[in-house]
Amino acid sequence: MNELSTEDRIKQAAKALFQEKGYSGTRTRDIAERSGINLALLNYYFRSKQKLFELVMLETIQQFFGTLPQYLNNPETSLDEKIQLLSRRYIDFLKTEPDLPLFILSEIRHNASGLIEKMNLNEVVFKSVLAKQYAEAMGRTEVDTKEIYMLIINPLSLIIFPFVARPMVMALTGLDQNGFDQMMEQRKTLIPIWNRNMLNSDLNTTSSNTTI
Amino acid sequence: MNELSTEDRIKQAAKALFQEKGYSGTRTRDIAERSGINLALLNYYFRSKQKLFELVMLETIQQFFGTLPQYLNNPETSLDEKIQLLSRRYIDFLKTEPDLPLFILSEIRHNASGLIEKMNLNEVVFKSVLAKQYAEAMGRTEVDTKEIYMLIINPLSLIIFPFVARPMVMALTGLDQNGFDQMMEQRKTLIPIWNRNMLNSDLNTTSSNTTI
DNA sequence: GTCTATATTTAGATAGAC
DNA sequence: GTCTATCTAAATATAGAC
Repeated sequence: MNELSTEDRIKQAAKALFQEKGYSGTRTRDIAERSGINLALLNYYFRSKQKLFELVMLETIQQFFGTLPQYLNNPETSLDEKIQLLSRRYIDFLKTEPDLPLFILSEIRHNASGLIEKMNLNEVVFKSVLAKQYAEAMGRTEVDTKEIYMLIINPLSLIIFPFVARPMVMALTGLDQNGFDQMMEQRKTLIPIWNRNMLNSDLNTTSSNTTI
Repeated sequence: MNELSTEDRIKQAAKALFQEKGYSGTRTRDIAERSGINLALLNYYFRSKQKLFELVMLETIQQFFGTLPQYLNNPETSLDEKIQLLSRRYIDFLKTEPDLPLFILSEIRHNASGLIEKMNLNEVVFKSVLAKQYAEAMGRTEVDTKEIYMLIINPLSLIIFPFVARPMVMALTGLDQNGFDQMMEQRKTLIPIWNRNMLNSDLNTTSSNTTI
């Protein structure tokens, strides 16, 4: 069945524990125990806790951001379809890995600063097909960079934040794990709709009168 | 000038370091050093690192959530004004304490689970004036609880997430600290507008055709 | 490659003088 | 209340046998 090499078993156990307890909260002994191997082997393969962590972290970041460019750069899909796809795929993914965002965000701050810079997401976003399509939709060739931030930060906020704040959201709403998942399922279709409306409302700087 | 008692100096230093490095990443020696006192005194006043942490954490949670009820329950303000006020005040607050949300979210998960439950935010939200005003606006006496979640989770997502993901957002956008603050300043007025439109779009379940 | 045993370092907590 | 010195425990890392 699970014919993983020793090296991979250690990496897998490390990934789980680092995510659960963070870098400093994780003991190498626990990683060894969960891998079903001895502590000495961990150092044999990875030299140190720090090195092991960096490896795991790099893979995790790539797992998280690796798919982003392909969503943003598909010339076959419209601007709106891109947001739909982004919502669906990221929510599906995060339902299987709900602790990933909080892990990445807090460990980047504490133990892996610099990793994000190296990926230069900046270019990835601004040179994307998404950015071009936005400019076209607005009827301009050049678009204020600030508008592009919103275009990407707002959907990501609405997708990721509930996972980051899951314990808080569950306490706030009284939902159990199942109810939480259902809520996120609904958001797959709601977020793109909201996003369209947010973009439209930015067009009419006249902040518009509404029913509520 | 800064005539704090020794006890308060320790607490203040602890707060700063716990926020910066998390519970397990913080050494009591560092807290002592930053307080300008000796390690032994820390234990004299607070008995243990754990006890000191719990105290600091409790105060931090109250600082963060303590103001929420007064925003949600003011009978003088409309639904929309409540969201406006919430956005303005929380963004102002978070500009002075940008690391607070990530700290709370990650430490609650690791070292302070149960603290949130004790505050039963659930009741605070559902019995709020805000919830009543929402029901009225919808022309109903009873409203599906799911709608209330959205009413509160969405603005909070849009307000808090950029702070939680600040390193990522700054890398993504290329903004410096100053530019980031300006972006958040703009969001004070944008978020309430977006929120109005999100609520309206939920009314027409016909997901509506729009310009983009 | 894998283990047991051990060295080394680090960090929390306390004893006891002042 | 505050300090120096020290104890104790925990956790990382390595030596050396198999």
